[in-house]
Amino acid sequence: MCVNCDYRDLLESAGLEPTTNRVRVLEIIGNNQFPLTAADIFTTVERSHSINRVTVYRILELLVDHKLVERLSAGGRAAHYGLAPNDNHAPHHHFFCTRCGRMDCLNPGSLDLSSDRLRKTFSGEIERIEIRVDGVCRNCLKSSVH
Amino acid sequence: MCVNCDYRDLLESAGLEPTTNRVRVLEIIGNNQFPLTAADIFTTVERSHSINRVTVYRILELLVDHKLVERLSAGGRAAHYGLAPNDNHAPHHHFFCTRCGRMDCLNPGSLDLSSDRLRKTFSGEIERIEIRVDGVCRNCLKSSVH
DNA sequence: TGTTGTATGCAAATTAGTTGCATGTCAATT
DNA sequence: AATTGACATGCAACTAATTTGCATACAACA
Repeated sequence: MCVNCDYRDLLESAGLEPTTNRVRVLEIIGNNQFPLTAADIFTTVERSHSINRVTVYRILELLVDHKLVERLSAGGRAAHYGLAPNDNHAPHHHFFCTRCGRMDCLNPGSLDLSSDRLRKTFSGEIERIEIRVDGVCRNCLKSSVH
Repeated sequence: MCVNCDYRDLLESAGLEPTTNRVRVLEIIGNNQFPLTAADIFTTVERSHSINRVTVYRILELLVDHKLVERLSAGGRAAHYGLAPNDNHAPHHHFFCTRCGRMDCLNPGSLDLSSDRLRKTFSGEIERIEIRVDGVCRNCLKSSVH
């Protein structure tokens, strides 16, 4: 949840028209405390304003391409989308609960990756490193005890 | 590629019947130097023996559940399957080329992750940590220069 | 011999995402 | 004002990856 982000601004400073659909999609992603699937985002927008599924996918692709949003792969099939690191959002990694299928953000700094050795020796070009912790979330652990 | 693994043995010591289909699937995964998709595995088996697509999926699920094989997520596309760490296979992470869609294994130890801080503070249960490096592989870099 | 469990096959369904093409909208150009 | 072009969106159909339901086959067991 981000009180500091002006999503219209974010779009404009990325060189994108801040259309109502784009602002809505970006707001939903930004105001949520954990990453959402395209389907989640679609139904959330739909609750208040009509929008097409395809439009959501296209907006998500645009936002990812312009690095406003990060596409995260979950253990399952659907990609999840979260706000990309920016002035108000420190980079962080994610947790995926294999029981309930929900993703969560880990505290920035709770994982420490050093990729120096790889960067020195790797012959390709590195664009991004994604770390996903899989397991069972607190809620699911609780509800399995009875 | 593993000369040291007896796949029939691996299956049996996991408590699984070493059926010909299972041995074939596991062999293909184990003999390949990079992780493969279900479709790759299916076509490879098919080249010499008839098998059903669904059987491949079911065997893969079984092998993953019994921790003989690891399911790796590749940026939203098809899952890739590689041999799980065992006596002959040090744990390692993977590279995904966003250009050609191929996965590759990174040298064990080329990435160093310390998860102590997370493990101390995280309230859920951690089962697995997957790290994927995305970028452009050497081959694709080469072929884009002309 | 009958029954039960496990492995596989086949067809159809489902899920997640993509493509092609039509329409609307707005701004710049004639 | 009419014309053009660039986007943004919508709709229908499509594809890819996987899953489900149900049938069969075979082996072990009662």
